[in-house]
Amino acid sequence: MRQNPARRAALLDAAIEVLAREGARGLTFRAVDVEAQVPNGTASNYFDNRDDMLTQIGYRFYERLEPDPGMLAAGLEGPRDRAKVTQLMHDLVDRISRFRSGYLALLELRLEATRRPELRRLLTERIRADVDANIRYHTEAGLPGDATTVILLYLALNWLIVERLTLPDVFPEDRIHDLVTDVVERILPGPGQSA
Amino acid sequence: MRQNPARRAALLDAAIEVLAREGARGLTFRAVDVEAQVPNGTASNYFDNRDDMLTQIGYRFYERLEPDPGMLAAGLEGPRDRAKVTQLMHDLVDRISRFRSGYLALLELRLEATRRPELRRLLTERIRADVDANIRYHTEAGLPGDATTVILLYLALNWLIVERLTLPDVFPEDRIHDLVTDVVERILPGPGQSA
DNA sequence: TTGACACCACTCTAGATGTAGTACTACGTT
DNA sequence: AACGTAGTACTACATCTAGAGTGGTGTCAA
Repeated sequence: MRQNPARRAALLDAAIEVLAREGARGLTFRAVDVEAQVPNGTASNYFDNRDDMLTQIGYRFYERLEPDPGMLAAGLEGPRDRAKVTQLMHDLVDRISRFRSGYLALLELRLEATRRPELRRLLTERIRADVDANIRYHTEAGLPGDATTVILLYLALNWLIVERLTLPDVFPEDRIHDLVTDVVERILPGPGQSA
Repeated sequence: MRQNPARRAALLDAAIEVLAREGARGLTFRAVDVEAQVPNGTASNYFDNRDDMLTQIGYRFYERLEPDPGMLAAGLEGPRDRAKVTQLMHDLVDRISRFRSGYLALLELRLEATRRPELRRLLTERIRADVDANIRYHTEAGLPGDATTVILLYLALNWLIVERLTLPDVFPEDRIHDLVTDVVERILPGPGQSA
């Protein structure tokens, strides 16, 4: 078990790419070595086994997902109405969709979590924290809607992203934008005044 | 390539179980043979290769998912109000959740579809048909809400099921029921009269 | 000089694939 | 009733692949 944290991070990022591109089946130490352009055996030196690697991928993913402070601040500017939420949700969907490999890797991790208790614990904790943070942010910013609103947005947008990333022709790309708008308009109460 | 359709179906059902339980990595001809309790080499005789098998699993899944005629009829009884939709959605979520292995296998297939054009085509077609059928059923039954409503229900409930099946502790089991209710109440317009 | 790491090479192992060969069953033919 | 044929089931095998893990050597920095 090597210590070099930069190298470990590089390996994990490579692992995320492999996981997204080749699937759980293609995720091997070797493949990670190749993707990270390091000599064979390196990944093997950094991770005890596949289990260990998968868990560390989970950590790494959330490390990379730390929300952009600039973005958070942007959410606090201007009026707190429904249009604002719509814009925030568009930004959110775009940001996640742009990290395609990360999101696909996370889906793979979810499925793996089905069989790996430690991974399951990790993901459960992170996602709960994520949902809670969204709720807190939303309500503290005085945006319209309550905790349930935020959860519903979370549910609908997540699947919308799944659909977009895995079967892009079910909802054609040019309808995605409208769908995000629809989601917000239908889920948020009232015609746009704050709370 | 053998013809016996009963045996082929049994193999595919076994494959669904393996896919859900062991993941894409564990899905091998051998594993399917074992699961189906047939001699080694049988799956190899029935499928050209893994690709072929995965595609056939996709077909088989939708074969098994044919909606229950009794259930469809039940949706047409009684008043067409919001309570009715809530009940239908509860039934839907329960029905899918009960076929846990099938749904998990389908998620695996979605991820595989990322790399397999034929599988992607198949799933796209089936899911589109499924969504369209839901919309048609919903509107023709005179249930409250329009096409967008149905799509939003589809989005939110799908992710709710993902959450339930992969990370059951994010939303504890006893809150799922309330969440389904919330989803319907927030997404459906008005206080419950028909359309 | 020591320790941590990068790099390289090698072996071991496991597991999967696909096929060749045999046996069985059912059906049709004469 | 005997025979032949086709389609399967079953078994065993030969092959192949690739990945895991480790030991050894070189390198750099404290």
